[in-house]
Amino acid sequence: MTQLVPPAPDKLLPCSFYQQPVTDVARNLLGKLLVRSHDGLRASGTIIEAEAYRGEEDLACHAKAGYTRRTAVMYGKAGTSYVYFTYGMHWMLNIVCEDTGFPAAVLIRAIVVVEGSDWVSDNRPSVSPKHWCDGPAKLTRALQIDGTHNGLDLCIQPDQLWVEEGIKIDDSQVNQTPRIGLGNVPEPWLSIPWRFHTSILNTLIPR
DNA sequence: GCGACGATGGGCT
DNA sequence: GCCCATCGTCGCA
Repeated sequence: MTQLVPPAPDKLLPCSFYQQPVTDVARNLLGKLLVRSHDGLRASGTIIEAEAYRGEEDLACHAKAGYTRRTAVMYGKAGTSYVYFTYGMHWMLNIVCEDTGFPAAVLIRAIVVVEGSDWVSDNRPSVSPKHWCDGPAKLTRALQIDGTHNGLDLCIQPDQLWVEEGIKIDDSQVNQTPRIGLGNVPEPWLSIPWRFHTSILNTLIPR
């Protein structure tokens, strides 16, 4: 029988964590633990890279197209998952932020695996641990996150996916750069430094 | 280690 | 029909 592994109530991040300016949330997610429950077992990783996407004015944000079937969840409640499909083969995990009705989300770009490395290893065959989760589509593959995980509440009694308190990342360990992979996006959105990452955990990744 | 490039399909104009 | 919030593989150093 499967063993239930709910989030520890005192560690689960509340909705209020996400109902903040999306750039603050992206910064503050560094060091937090992304948890995937699968068959009653936990797999998790510390978030080391995240990007903010904010509003219909942000021409890198999907919400630039306005309210559509795809972007609808971004207009929903803070703490909801936004998982979308791109490049014909990749799933991306975002978390909705700010006030309901205003489209904003944080893209989780990279994690360092903490729990469930056996399962992750199975999900990333013939890939070295260093590259298991060092990209947004890699971590969704590693944690088996796909379109069925779109629109989930990650705060109120989450079932398969949530975020817990983790380690403290000091400001001196946070790098801030333009967002990755934007291509044809005009300024100022192309260069606005809404990507946050830390290399403090790099030494912990086995090769 | 690094740069080039093809794969591949939904969303939107 | 064009555009992607990308990845893995290949060739080369």
